[in-house]
Amino acid sequence: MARDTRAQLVSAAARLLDQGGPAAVTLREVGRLAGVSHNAPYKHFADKQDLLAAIASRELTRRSAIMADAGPASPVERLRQIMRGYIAWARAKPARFKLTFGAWTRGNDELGEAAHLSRRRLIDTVAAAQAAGELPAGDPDRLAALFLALAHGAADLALSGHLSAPGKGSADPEDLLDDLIGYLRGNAAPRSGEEFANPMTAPRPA
Amino acid sequence: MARDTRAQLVSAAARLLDQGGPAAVTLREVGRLAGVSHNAPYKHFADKQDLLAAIASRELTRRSAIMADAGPASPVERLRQIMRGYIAWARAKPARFKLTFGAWTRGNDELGEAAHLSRRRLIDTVAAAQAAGELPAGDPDRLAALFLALAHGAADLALSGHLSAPGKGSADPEDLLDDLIGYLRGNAAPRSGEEFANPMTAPRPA
DNA sequence: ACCTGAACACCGTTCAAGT
DNA sequence: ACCTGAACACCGTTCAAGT
Repeated sequence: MARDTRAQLVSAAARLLDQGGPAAVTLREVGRLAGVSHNAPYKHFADKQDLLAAIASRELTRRSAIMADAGPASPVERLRQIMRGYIAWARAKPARFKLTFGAWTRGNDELGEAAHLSRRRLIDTVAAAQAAGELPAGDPDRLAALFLALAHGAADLALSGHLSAPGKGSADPEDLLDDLIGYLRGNAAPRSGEEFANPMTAPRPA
Repeated sequence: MARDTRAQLVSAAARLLDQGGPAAVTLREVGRLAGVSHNAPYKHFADKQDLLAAIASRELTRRSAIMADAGPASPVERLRQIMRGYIAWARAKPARFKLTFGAWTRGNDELGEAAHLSRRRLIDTVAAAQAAGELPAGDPDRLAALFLALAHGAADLALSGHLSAPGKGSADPEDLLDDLIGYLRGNAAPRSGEEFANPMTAPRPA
């Protein structure tokens, strides 16, 4: 019962967040949607910040689960897929995206755990691509951070309309991701027999 | 007198923003700091959103002015300098940085103008680096967007603590910027006599 | 043209009770 | 252990006046 109320509160808050941003997440409306009084949330969360943090935590947990669903493609294509998913998420749920990467004054262990799991998945995929000779060698943490920073920045700038000039619509986040992968492939030491032509038709390890 | 009041209101609002984020920018406190009543701002701005937009606009205008001060370094080093300045700005004034790239429902021509000028400066520098053979050829708008997205994403993730794992502090935004430039240099078609060794000692066009 | 003071509706948070 | 209703302080915004 209690756990159910808590989950319903988070769900209601996320819905309000999607509709009108953090300002639309009023504890009164959250309570109403969840069928409780306007200050019942205080029995489950310290304050409004804590409720918002719970949304971010749930979001990160869900995303790390989605990242596990990468298909049987080559490592670098799995990486492209993960990053495209990240960008698509930002476009579909901009308010959740912004919230998740807002500054968290409070520590919130749950949120830190979820973030760590997501990062781990990403780094592993990058390392696999390096091992396959699809990406240049080097610290996989560092290269993963490069990918994440590019995808995050492209998505965030696209949301605020600052990525490309109003007239030209040529620079989509996905395009920039493809560009980066292309440049990095040019720097990778190809393993014997690999050509790096079209990424979609490139040979893949079994 | 009127223009002076307006400027003072923006200045006071920016100060409050730095101290405690958008929530700390209350019209009552803004008025108090500017020496006017708590609703005098409504004679200069349509509402609170409009006042915040004025801060963002002022910020973009200032930044495009700073970008003009690039020294006599080679194009690619000027580009590195511009991007480092961008990252340093985000770190020094995180609230202004976040606000400037928040979603602007209203059009706000002044803000669009300032953004366009900044982008123009960046694209020109990228094009110059391409012409000097320091960066790979291609649409300079697209390559400029790649740099901007990386710097923006790295800075934003660093602010929220999501760039690198809590333990390792090795992935600074500046490091990722240097990494990207390094990878791109590897793909540039060097002009005769240029070696691309240490960027700081690389030959520069007169 | 610019500013003030009072007023309204709304929100986060607290508190004393209730089961 | 979880929830409710009343209450408080605060904020954005509006309005009727003032110069």
